[in-house]
Amino acid sequence: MAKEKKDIEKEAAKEAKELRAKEAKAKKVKKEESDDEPLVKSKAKKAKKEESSDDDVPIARKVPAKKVANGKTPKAVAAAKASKAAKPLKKESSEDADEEEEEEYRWWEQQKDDDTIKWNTLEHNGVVFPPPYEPLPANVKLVYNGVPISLHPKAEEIAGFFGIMLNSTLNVENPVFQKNFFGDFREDLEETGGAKDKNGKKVDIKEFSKLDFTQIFDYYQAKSAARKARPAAEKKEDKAKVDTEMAPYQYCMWDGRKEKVGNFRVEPPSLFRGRGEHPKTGRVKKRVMPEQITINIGENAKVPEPPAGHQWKEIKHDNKATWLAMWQENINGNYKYVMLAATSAIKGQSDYKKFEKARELKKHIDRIRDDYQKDLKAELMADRQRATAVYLIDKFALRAGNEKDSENEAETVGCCSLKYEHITLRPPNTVIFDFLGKDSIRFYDEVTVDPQVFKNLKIFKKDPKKAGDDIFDRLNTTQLNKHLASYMPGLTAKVFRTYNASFTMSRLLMELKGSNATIQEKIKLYNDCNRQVAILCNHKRTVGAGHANAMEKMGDKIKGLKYQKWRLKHMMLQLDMTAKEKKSKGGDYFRLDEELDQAWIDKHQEDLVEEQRQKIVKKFQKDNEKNVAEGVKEMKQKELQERLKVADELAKKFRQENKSKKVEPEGKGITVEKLETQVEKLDQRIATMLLQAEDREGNKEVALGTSKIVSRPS
DNA sequence: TTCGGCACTTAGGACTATCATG
DNA sequence: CATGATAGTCCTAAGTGCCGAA
Repeated sequence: MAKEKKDIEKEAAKEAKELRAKEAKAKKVKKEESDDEPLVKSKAKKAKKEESSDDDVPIARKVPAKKVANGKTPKAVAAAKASKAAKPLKKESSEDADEEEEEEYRWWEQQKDDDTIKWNTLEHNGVVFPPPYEPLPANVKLVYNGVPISLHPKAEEIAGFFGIMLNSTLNVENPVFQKNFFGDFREDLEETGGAKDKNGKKVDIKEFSKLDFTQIFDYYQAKSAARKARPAAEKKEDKAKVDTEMAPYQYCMWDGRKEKVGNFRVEPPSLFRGRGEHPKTGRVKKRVMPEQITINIGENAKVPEPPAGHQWKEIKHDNKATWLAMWQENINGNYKYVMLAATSAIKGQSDYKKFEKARELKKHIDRIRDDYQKDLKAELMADRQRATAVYLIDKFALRAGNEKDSENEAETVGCCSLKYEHITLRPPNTVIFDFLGKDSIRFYDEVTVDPQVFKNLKIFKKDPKKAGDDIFDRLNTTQLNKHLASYMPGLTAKVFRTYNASFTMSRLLMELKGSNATIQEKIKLYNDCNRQVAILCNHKRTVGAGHANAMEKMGDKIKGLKYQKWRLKHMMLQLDMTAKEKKSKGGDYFRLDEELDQAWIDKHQEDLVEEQRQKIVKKFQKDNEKNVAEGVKEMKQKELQERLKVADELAKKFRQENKSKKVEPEGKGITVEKLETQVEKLDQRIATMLLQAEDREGNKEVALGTSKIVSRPS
């Protein structure tokens, strides 16, 4: 992995270099993007990107740029629609009626002269609260020091939060998470009368490590399994019911248009899953009451009813805001908003604006780059730091780096908040970044920089400075953005990320060839571009514990196929094969792959036998269930034993093979030719699996997910 | 100039539906 | 036809950046 990563980094660096060279004029933006907005957002976006590149070419023609953009965009949207339509043909007609009006609103063509007013009328039905807590059945208990205990439902609910996530080892095994959880749990225990054993005797819960949540975990697991196992018809029915119940909340009326609402559900109580070394991770996130929720709605609209016996905190009619409801969460005091979905006009417009801004940057980027190049030598330390920071943001797609409250948040940084220890200087001009960025994702990169930048960083790290000190001690994001805004209204640090990502995506797409590729291949190519941008933007995911496991499993599968291949070949030997034929295959043909040794084979054979056994048992149970359902008599255990003999046979066969080193041909009418075909098929499967394994390994730490918001409601 | 309040975007991971395939 | 892999959705944490008051 480390290696993998380096490769990625190298590639990114290389990419950057190429870019630089290519675009002499636009000097470089490079990286980033991906994240930002992601790639995702869609085809419309993609199209936009392409566009921007076209009109990039004639940078000069700025005057009509706006028009062009507006003219093109709808095209892009139409294209997106068309491509969508291509797949799910069926729906189209039925949906149309419904969608027509929405389609009619061409938000991308609406230029608002005053975009501080977000709406004139707004109607909606408020939020959906999570269901109340359902106490555990009497036989499911939290166990303390071996003793099953009873809790007040309130405390039990909290225990349940922990129990239900027992398989999330990342959290559950984190000592801070445990400590925070335990602290809150104990507090609640105290308030609710503590824990009692089955005789009603009080049990003092003193040590986290003595708590055993497995009963709770198993209970919830079983519950979810049962849910999953519902018959298809029932599932469908349940879904229809939920859909009907949710329907009123799904949409709102925004200036008289029907618009989709995003997160209309109030966040349920749970344990706070702060990322990285968040000091508060594991604390109890409390149930949100109506009394905490502010509703924002049109003055003349009907205010949604709060749940019986409750009140809203406040009703607002703020048409300068886009949110429909809002509350503050109890752990960090963060604001939570209910807003429209990404497919809504308001979000689309703002997205559009963002990309327009990035396109606008193109017109100024040369001047900005010239300036910071000069300012790298500025007399004034503040100016020099600022120029250096802009350089880093531009070249390496760093985020702005606002200040954080180190007491209450994970310690992560961006450009302006880089600390002494996050940068290592290696003469003559290599800089090694190593820090945790947003979401505590590690940013590691070794890059070569402009000699003056190297010099500057050295100065910024000079003497009295030590680990823990800011590199840019004369700079913060506000100053930086103020400076950037002097080039172009609205220009801020984050625009560079959008710009670089879009620029890169656009270039990669233009470089694609393969007009004769199949749709699938095209998708793959598109995804490849997407991935490159993600890499550039340091869009990573943490390699899950499951990964190594999955890889091993794949490896095992491949070995299994190889073993089967070997068996097939040896079956040939048992058939009539002329000496000549044998010889023409060569001795190697029949040799066992060196990855397979006897120990592995023994184990593998055992696994195969066991697998078969399981299958038989399962089938037996299923058949019996069916019998019961149909009122037929159940089969006896004896029948099962009978059926299991097949597995015993297999084991026996393997034993014999091991001893005699010969493999009896399987299947009637088997011939050498048929075996050869089978071998070929296996070879193919092995090849695809190897490819898949490679792909998986290569992708393990690249996050592509952010990318696909589809551009249309359904 | 700093600080907290606020609104909005960006992002990874859990969860679910769908697809491939053996 | 089940089963596991993959794609897509949901959820919500963690950023950015603006504003006004102290």
